[in-house]
Amino acid sequence: MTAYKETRKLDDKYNASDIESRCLAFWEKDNTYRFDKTASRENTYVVDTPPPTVSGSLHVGHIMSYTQTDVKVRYQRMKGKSVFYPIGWDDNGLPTERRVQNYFNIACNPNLPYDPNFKPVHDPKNDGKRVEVSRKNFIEACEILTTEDEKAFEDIFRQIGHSYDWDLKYTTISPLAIKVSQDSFLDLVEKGIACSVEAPTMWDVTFQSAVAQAEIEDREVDGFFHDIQFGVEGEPDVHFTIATTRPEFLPACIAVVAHPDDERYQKYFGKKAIVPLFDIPVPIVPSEHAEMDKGTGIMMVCTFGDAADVAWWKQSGLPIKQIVGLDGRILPNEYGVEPFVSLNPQKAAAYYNQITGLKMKEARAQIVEFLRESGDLLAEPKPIKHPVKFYEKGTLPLEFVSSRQWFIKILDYKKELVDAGREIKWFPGHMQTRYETWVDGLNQDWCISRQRFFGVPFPIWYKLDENGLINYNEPIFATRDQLPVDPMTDAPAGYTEEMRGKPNGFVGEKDIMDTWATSSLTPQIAMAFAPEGHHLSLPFDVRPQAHDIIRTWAFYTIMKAWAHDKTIPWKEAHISGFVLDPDRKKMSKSKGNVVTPMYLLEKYSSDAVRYWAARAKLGIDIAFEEQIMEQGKKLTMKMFNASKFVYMMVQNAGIDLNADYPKMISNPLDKAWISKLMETVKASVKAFEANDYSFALEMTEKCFWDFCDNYLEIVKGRAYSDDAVSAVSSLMLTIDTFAKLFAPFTPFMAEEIYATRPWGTDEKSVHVTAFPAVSDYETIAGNPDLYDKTVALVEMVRKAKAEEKRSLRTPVVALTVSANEKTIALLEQSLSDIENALNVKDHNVTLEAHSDEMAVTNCVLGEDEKKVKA
RNA sequence: GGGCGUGUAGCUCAGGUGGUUAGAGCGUUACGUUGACAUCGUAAAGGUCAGAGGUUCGAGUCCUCUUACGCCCACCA
Repeated sequence: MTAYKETRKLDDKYNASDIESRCLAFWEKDNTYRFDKTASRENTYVVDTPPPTVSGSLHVGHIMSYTQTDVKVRYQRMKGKSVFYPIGWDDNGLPTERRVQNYFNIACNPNLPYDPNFKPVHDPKNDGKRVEVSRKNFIEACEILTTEDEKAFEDIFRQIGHSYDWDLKYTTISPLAIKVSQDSFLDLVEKGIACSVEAPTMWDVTFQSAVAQAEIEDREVDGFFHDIQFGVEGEPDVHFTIATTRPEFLPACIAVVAHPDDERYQKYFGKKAIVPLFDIPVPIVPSEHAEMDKGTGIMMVCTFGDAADVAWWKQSGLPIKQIVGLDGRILPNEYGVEPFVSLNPQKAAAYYNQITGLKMKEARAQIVEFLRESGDLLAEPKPIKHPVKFYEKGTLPLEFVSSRQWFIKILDYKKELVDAGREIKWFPGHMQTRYETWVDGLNQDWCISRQRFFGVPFPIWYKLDENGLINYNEPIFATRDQLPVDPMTDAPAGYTEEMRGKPNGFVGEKDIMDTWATSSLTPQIAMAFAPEGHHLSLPFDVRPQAHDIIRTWAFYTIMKAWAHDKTIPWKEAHISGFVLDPDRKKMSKSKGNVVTPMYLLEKYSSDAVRYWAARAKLGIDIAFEEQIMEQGKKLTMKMFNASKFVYMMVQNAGIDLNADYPKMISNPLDKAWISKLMETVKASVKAFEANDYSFALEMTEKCFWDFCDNYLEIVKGRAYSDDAVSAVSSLMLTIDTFAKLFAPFTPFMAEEIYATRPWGTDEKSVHVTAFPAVSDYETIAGNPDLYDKTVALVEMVRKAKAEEKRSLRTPVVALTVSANEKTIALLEQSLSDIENALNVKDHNVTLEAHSDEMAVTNCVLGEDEKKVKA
């Protein structure tokens, strides 16, 4: 007896929660989902599971997409594959930092010393007056909270029956993951793909960190066009009108450009324009960058108002005038703009000093005021709505700030990365287009350094010269055997900790890596966490993920696999859709329309929620609808009751429970039913092989309701008779089959049914049995037409009874059916079952071979038996 | 501006090699309680398959155009 059977009472009423705890205990004890490391790579199904970001609570969207993956994985397992199905938590990075700040009401100040006595406590008031703590204390707080959050995530994933091997659990901030990530970085440095550059970078002034192209988004914001008058050096009567949305950048203007073909400005090329207020002479340069028909056709280039300015500056060879600080405020002029190359330095400095220290928006208002006073503002600013780049998590527009950052050169390899994407099979196929669009549109290398705290550190130190100044040009890289390292606490080879920060000593790199620099290595990390002696290798079989992170997770993972090993990370990418709220709007915390999953699992059962998830097709956004879960609940309950009914009939029939029951199916109607079942097996296998799990579910469910409503109703009379063997054997095979067909979708109920069968000697979980194959049924299957015609006739008489508003048990005194000879011949084979199902008295059925179309030509209903008794 | 996707019953969605009368669940209505199942069953009503043209013996399905919505990318003086 299995552990499962010992704990079950056969006459139990359906109780989802009992079944779930029985199954979870059984699977755990049985090691049902353990990865078999001895299996060959060809015989292993390898999944690159998304490690969810641990920052708060799971979303129903997670439940949907992760369950869809679990369904496919369970099918592969039943096909006999060893399954490598790890789970990880993505716990490094900004989302975690933000949650920790709010939860404990603390902020990281890297200049503070470590306080070993500091214990973070949850502070719900979150008044914004945060306690400042050291970097190490902050990281400890992150670890405390992520551990708590990860527990909550694990509880939900276990409860919903995802078949991960929990022994393979990893976290992206763990030492082993850090090692993999640092190793990847060093490899890319060696290959010349990663390098550090002092360059203008997109900068979020709130988080005070560089960000990458993948993390930015455009937002439509209110702004103003300002028509500003520029002069021309040596030509006091000539003025240009330049329109700009960012007049605060006037002191950072480095040139004025017009299109080379623009006749209005051709004669001024080579001359200098005079920036108003600051009287800075800047070259007037021809450039394709300017469009003749846009505005006045002439524009100013500043360092840096936008990405176009950066691009233009790069090829211009002109020096930067940096006026924006890392905090998003105007720098004092000794930084970027001093000395003013002004025709009137005192006047320029006077204006500039009045905007120093202001936020960009304040500086803009101030400059507009000055322009208005000086008469250089030619018209009142015109309000416009225009798209502005923001960090996706930020609240203020991005600035372009020059700083030293580590980059991964992706622009050089766009073609290779598009080609790599083409080697991967995308489901649905159009998601590949989305990938290619993203790669084609890349215009910046991947900036991987972040000026944050909780993340993977760079394995780098810098030498200090005799004056204690940092030499960035010759970083000291960690050696591979040193990894993982934290350069802020570990010393490089050949140095001692005492030399940190001292002249001729060293300093550690303070920055950490972009969280995607690590997340893009989930296949490599998962392999690092796999038991020794495994036969795993790239490419994995599948990457399941949502479409919003094609530009990040999918792209970066493909990039890393290509850069490291010139391979693709996975053979297939399965892209799931989103769960939208019932009004088809995206769910988000700020809208308060997020549905939390635990409540649903309790209300509808894990199987029911899984049913809802599996109903949604890959890549299709669905509206959240609890009624589907209700439907799933009804389905599983029906499975429970139908199987219980069959078990009762099996026990009542008193047949040999160890017999080879499929061979005992001999009745033509039973064989006909098995052929219907076989059709469903065929459709289901075909659908699964095409990753179309939802179609497999649909076909299985349809067949199951047909079974309950028709076959079971029609044969139950015979199953209770002396002639029960064929019918009961057929019911046993049917229950076995449904348990397996439903197993990927409703694993709890499937296990319940399979484990508690009164027959069979299999003590294994249903989840490691073989998925039904057509060949299992071929020798048993009969003529499906017999089943279809029988059901059709039964339905006709049921309908006749319903139209008379009579009970379905109402006896039929006489029945005449007209059909063609072939149909008559079929119906004769199932006639006694039909009579039984319809409660026909005295075998009074006449089959007439008259018409081609089957029809009931006479149906005489008797008195309701109950009424007669009364 | 370029691209991708979607438009089928009141609602949420299937429709799988173009083939009888277009399906399911929910909702509505009527009836029934049948050897497991009231967290049930049987049935009815409800559709110019977004619109127009085309290919075909035959189109919800293939092609073209139009239209509405959603998303992605780009532009951003």
